[in-house]
Amino acid sequence: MGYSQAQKAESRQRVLETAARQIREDGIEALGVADCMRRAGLTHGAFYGHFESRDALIVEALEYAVALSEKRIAATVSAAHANGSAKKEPLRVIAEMFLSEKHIKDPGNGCALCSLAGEARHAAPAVRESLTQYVHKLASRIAQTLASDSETLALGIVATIVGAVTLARAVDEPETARSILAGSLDLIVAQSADA
Amino acid sequence: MGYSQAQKAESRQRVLETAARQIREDGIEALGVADCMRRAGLTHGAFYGHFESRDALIVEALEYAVALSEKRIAATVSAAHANGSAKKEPLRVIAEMFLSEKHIKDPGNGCALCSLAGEARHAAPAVRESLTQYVHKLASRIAQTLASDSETLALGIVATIVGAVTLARAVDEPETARSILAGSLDLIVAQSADA
DNA sequence: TGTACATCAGTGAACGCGCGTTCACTGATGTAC
DNA sequence: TGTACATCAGTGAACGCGCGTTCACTGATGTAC
Repeated sequence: MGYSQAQKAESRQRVLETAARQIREDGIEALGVADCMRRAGLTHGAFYGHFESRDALIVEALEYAVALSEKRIAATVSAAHANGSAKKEPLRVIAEMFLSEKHIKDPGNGCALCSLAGEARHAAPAVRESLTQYVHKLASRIAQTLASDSETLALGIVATIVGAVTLARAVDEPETARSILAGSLDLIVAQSADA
Repeated sequence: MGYSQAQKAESRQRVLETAARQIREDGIEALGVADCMRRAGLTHGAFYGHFESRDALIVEALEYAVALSEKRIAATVSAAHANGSAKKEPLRVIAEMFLSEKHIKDPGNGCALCSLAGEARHAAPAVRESLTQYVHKLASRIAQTLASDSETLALGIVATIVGAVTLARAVDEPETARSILAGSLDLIVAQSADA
């Protein structure tokens, strides 16, 4: 075969992106080395040329997924700033981004925290740490949209978002999923006014 | 050895209770037949005398755990009715039951939905179905405490509860976990007043 | 410019372990006589 | 009441499969001359 150094870096990146998608789509435990490599267009034997172990891949893939999520929030918030629409209700802009049907249907391309919060309790310390830091960053962004600037209340809103996405994906009735999202959004935006 | 029929029924019940605790404590995927049987005081070979398969045990254990959760909510609500305290804020009584540190620290003895919501998406249809029905029952109880009697808003509150418990257990900072619970409780009880 | 060779990303077979499942066997229970 | 035997819950070894990991090998790349 034969590959250049640049190609190796590309392969590694491809494996990382594949894994970042897979853990959000199917969960951390479900990620298999052979399967992930196959999806990245390689055979499983090549894996250990790129990563020290499955656990190491998972930690790195999660950090990558978390970084993606942060970028997307930042992009959405600043796009909303550019438009006039969001100046009225920046909290609604953030909430609707998470509580959309598109986000519910495509976990592999969505928020890492929403996909993995339930599994975090059983995961490696590095996984919990990454997600905890992400919780703080998300809460901080949300707190900025609140009149009270309360981190505690912002954490409550993060909990509502994560719970709504998790539950909407968990139930086997699409109509119930929609109601969960709608009720959660109502509950969140009520905070813009009085808090 | 030699056992009577009554003893067999007791054994089966013991396995079921052990499994119901284990899936809430460590997750559905983590439940191993041999481990579960050992904890129930038996060897793994005896398992198939009681259950058809690991999957069958999991479905039955989940249903058992869900039934336990329902009983506990009913008991708490009616105990609160007996006291005068809860007549003022029945929603707070329910919310505090879920958002307590005791509940966070002992998932194996707690609400099945709060433990397994994140895993439900990847679980067998029967698991999702049980949890979906439980979501409706919980929402219905909560709706009764709201002035609006809105199922949609109640589902938002259920999402907040599930998200708060999941996140509080996920983060690796106890102080953050407490803030998540406090902020979520504030967000929920604000609904008693204005909704 | 052309040829020989070292490098190394990737291949695919194999290993070891854990786990769900099966099964021949054990021995106390409780019925039959 | 006492003895022989059928039943069957439970035991523990073994099987098969999947999966993480290892390793000898392949062959294109790119350097040395």
